[in-house]
Amino acid sequence: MLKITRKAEYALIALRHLNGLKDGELATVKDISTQYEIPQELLAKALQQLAREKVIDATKGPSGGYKLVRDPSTINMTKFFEILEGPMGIMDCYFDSGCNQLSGCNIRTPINRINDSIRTIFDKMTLADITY
Amino acid sequence: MLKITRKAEYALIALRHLNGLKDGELATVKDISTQYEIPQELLAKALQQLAREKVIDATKGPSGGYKLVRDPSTINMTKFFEILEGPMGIMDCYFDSGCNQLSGCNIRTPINRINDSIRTIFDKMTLADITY
DNA sequence: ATATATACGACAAATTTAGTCGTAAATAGT
DNA sequence: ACTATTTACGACTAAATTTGTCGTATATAT
Repeated sequence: MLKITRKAEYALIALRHLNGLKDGELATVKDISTQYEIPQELLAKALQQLAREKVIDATKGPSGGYKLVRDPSTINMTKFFEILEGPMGIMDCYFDSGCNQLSGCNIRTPINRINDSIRTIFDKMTLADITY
Repeated sequence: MLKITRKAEYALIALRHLNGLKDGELATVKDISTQYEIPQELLAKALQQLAREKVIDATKGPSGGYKLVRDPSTINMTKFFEILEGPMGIMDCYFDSGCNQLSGCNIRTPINRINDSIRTIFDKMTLADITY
């Protein structure tokens, strides 16, 4: 339970890799996917999502690739996971208020407390923490 | 992301319901599933799992049903979720050491730190906290 | 031009979760 | 003893999600 997706896992590996690059150096999807034995297309999608949200920077064409532009300590893990997996919450009712299903739901309040606790962990955690 | 299953959600609702019963009172699966509009068979399975692990107590036959036997503050949420959903960890490598996949995995250590943080939340939380 | 790289949507396969069904076993009430 | 009720449990199907692939477009360095 409480697992993250492989896409997020792959992205995390890639981010950490990008973080280790020398100044001005780029890494291509191919580089990363072969080095860590990750399916190339899936990783590509993850990095595209991160690039769209300006978490990383993409350069097209030969000698192109990805690099980090922001300070790792400003890359928040809640944001990171939400870019790749959507809203973070152990139950949908945390963000989706619809929930017709359980008319007399008796656990919404405690569930929200749990959610807040988990969010807090990821809020306080940045890529810098993932890098050691 | 980080969602719990519906089975666990249903079980949590049921536990909280059982916790609200008067002394000596029992609740049947049918009671609970109709009151909260939960699929009966799925809830039944969840409660059977919890009964097997002595988290709740089952009585068969007419006028049978389930009740809590243990003090809610002794019913740990990590245990609860692991009974219903198996080992708790955001990545499999936390408990399954096999992981041939990522030979040069660069994120195992930070991932384990995240896992530990999440576990700590659930370790410290009991059914008593879910009940307010 | 060409080769390389990202961008991205559509699709297919695999896995997981959710929900159903049938049957057995225990037991209270008659 | 019979019946209705309730838990126990495995097998199965359906739905949803995740994982992975493919085709095509776009940018760009050489």
